[in-house]
Amino acid sequence: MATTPAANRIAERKLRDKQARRAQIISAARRIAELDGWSNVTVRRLSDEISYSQPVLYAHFGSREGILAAVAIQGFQELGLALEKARKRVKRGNTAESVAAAYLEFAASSPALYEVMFSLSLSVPFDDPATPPELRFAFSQFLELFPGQSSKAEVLSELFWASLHGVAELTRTKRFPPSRRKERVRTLVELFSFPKR
Amino acid sequence: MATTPAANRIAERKLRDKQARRAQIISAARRIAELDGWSNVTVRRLSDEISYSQPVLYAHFGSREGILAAVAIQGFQELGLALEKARKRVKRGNTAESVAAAYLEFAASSPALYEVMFSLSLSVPFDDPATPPELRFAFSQFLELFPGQSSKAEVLSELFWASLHGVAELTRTKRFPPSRRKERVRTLVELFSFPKR
DNA sequence: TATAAAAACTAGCAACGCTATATATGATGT
DNA sequence: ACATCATATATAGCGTTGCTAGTTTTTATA
Repeated sequence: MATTPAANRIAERKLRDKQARRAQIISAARRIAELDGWSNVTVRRLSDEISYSQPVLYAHFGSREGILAAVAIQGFQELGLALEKARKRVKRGNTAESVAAAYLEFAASSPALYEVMFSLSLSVPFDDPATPPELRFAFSQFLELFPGQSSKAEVLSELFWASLHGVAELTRTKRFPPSRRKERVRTLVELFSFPKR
Repeated sequence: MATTPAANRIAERKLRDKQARRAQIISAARRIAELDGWSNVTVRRLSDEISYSQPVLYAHFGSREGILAAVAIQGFQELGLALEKARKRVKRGNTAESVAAAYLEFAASSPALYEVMFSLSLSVPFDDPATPPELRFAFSQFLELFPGQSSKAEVLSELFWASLHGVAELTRTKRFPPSRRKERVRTLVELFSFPKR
């Protein structure tokens, strides 16, 4: 029995509904996390927010961690886009500085989002066949900063990322005073600009 | 009524017992965390391990988070000592390289300990009157690497710490392939050695 | 309109952090 | 040596969590 046109339209509508609800859940999780922290992102509270019962969430994501992983991947996508934008329309001549500023701005403006992106190593792997493309894309923005595909370039990309991640994380967890923020970024970029000269 | 000698000895013994149990709890928490992860460090399991009921743990630490904070502070103490040792007896001439290697070795050999040290920003503050001395001591080891008390030195210390933290964290969460480990450290140290020349 | 399938809900389990209350232990004064 | 009182420890239970088995409702199809 061939699928009728009507059946197709119905299936499409169901898919749309499903994706819309999925987006709703992710959005609610992000909102609650930024407002009250990830410990308050409970399955019950999410099911309240979207006005569905708990099992619906499990049908979508399998587990609470699955929801966090989806948020994390969305975060990597947005980070990648922000970095690409910063790299392409460069202000003040220095590409690395523009990217660095964009990275730290992203981490500072969505601390809970940034937090979850780096606290789920198991369900969001890297350097692995199962690495989501969003993560590859984000990291590729760092690779673009260091021309040439030598292993030196890869190492520099990794170190630049690591430095920014360290600054972001130590700032988020209140280990760094906000006062020296600008000088920190400037000095960091200087350090990494040296080998290119 | 003056405290008798006997009463003193008794009080001392009680204090010793209390501290011993405190150490037992911390030790058990570390062991379970490294073995099965922090989510398996439950108050019930800890109370089983030390053969006391749950309320005893609350008498010591107030909350589960209090236990984690105690472990974190112990971790900072050990990290500080390891860095000091690496700085004082320098191998192969480069102090920064020795300290960097020691830092990453610490993070790699006790991943759960390292994890908890940086996941409790609220209960273990920094840059604050209530900052535990263990944290100040650990960070002071980085300050020693960059002579002079200019703000430039402070910024370089912060950045060196941040870079190492980033590398440690991205390695721990499987974001960096272990293959380029040595080259990563060497390049990082080179970057930070430049301004001193 | 009857039937099958898909979707959603109700209700409950085990485990968690934490605490009010009760019991046992041990030091003190006569 | 014994009664007293404080301290230390245990029992039992509350509210909440992630998750799921079983049931009911809704929706599409014949």
